[in-house]
Amino acid sequence: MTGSMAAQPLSLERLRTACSTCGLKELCLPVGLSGQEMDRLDDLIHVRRTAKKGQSIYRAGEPFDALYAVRSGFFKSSILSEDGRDQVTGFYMGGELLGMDGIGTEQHTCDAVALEDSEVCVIPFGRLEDLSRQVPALQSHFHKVMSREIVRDHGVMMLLGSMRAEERLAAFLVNLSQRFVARGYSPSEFYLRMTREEIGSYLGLKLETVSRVFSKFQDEGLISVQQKHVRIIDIPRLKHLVGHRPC
Amino acid sequence: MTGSMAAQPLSLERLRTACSTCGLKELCLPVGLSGQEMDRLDDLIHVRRTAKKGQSIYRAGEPFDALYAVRSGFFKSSILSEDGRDQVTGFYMGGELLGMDGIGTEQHTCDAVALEDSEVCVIPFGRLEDLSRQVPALQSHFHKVMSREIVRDHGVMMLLGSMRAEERLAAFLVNLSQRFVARGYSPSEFYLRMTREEIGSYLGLKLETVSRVFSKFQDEGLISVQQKHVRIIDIPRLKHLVGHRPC
DNA sequence: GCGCAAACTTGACCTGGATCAAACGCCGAC
DNA sequence: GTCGGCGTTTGATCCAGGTCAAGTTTGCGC
Repeated sequence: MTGSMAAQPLSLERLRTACSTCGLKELCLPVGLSGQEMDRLDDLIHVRRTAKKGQSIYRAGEPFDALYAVRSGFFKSSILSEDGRDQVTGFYMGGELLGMDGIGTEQHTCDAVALEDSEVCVIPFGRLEDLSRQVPALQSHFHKVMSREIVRDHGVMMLLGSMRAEERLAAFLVNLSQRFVARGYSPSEFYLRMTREEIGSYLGLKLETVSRVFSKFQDEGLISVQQKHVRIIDIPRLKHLVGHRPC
Repeated sequence: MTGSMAAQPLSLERLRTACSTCGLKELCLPVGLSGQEMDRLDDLIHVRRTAKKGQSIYRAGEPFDALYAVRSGFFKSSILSEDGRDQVTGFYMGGELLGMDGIGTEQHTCDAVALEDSEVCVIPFGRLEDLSRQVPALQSHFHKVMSREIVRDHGVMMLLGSMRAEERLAAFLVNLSQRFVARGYSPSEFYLRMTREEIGSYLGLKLETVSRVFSKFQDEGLISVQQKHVRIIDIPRLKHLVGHRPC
């Protein structure tokens, strides 16, 4: 039992970080948990961290001890090769989990950088493993989240390995659109949080090519772009571009 | 207690599939388990399956209910896009785990095809989850294996996204070499189980390019290739090629 | 052991995207 | 408001790797 002096600030903090009151609980770790199980998950997620635009949550080489759920904002993860090239390996938005790359070696293997002012929930990994031994629904869901990360990466490999520039960008836009919808935003109108260079790095293209393809899509009436503001005009046609080489 | 009639064949089968007597236990799921814990893992791995060259262990779309540990042989995993292109997403050898892509959706998302006559241990996933709730060392190791699969995929993304053809093939050979060493084979001399086309698909290159780069490496005295037989002559120089653009 | 198909090598040519270069527009600092 | 710098767009040129085409080697089925 905590003393009365501690009780007040603690409960406020708890309410502020509680999964049970979080708008993203349908997308995040608590998926499929009962109210009581969610309370137990709340017990380990006390801490939130904020990162201003450009700051990182963790960097490659740092010891791993927690996963991070994006509460608000937008992140990229990237690896820096020894000769200075860096490769963006993913973009992360609300409800998505960062840091699973660090479990295997107990060291983070990439950087997680905020692309706008952001907030994450800190999930101590040892305690998550403890709890998931006691709560099968949590264990099962956590395994699914990891597995989906693998499948997502396979999708990127397919994109990088066998698609042309236009297909890559179309696939990227369709993917973003779907993730925005799942979060209650417009599927057809959004702001890109990343630069052309970051998109290019993720898609294996140079920034000039990204820019050119954006312009081409605009000329063809598929989308309208103005800097970071994108409106998708013809989603079906954009989807059709993915996985269909031009004849 | 099992009757005496059943005891004999059962124990033979058990011995045949037992993790505790498997030469790959240092590389596979049992890593870090005590003898007693390994026995419990043995309890769930009764079944082995064989696949002749060209046959698959599972295919995309099939329901997922088990992971497969490669006992002997060699596999590729690949996804087929709707327009018929297929992308090799990985190669798997002894002690490596196949099928983690299926956990997230409870359906396999790629094909696992044997590249030579092979044998796998079938690990029923539900029972693995049950046991890993009881055996923290198993839980922890399984999480690490999944995490490493993610890190491996990030490596491939880096390769596909920002390396030139020569770097890609060098990285591929170095990686194979390291995995062969870990299994007690020669680091410098091995048979490729996959075709030039499969290597190309994995590396985002056409088979002609793979062939040309092999020839170039040979001309430069880095390796000697004759069809599927590869001997690496200068590992340090090959390693140096990876992550260093030509000046 | 023969024949055939699949896998591989090599050459000639072509092209998508990279590279280099220049100008433009947006946004934050003062 | 305006100045400066970063991010972006657009054009001109180049080249790594793709494409197409032949020829060669290998290994498997009969």
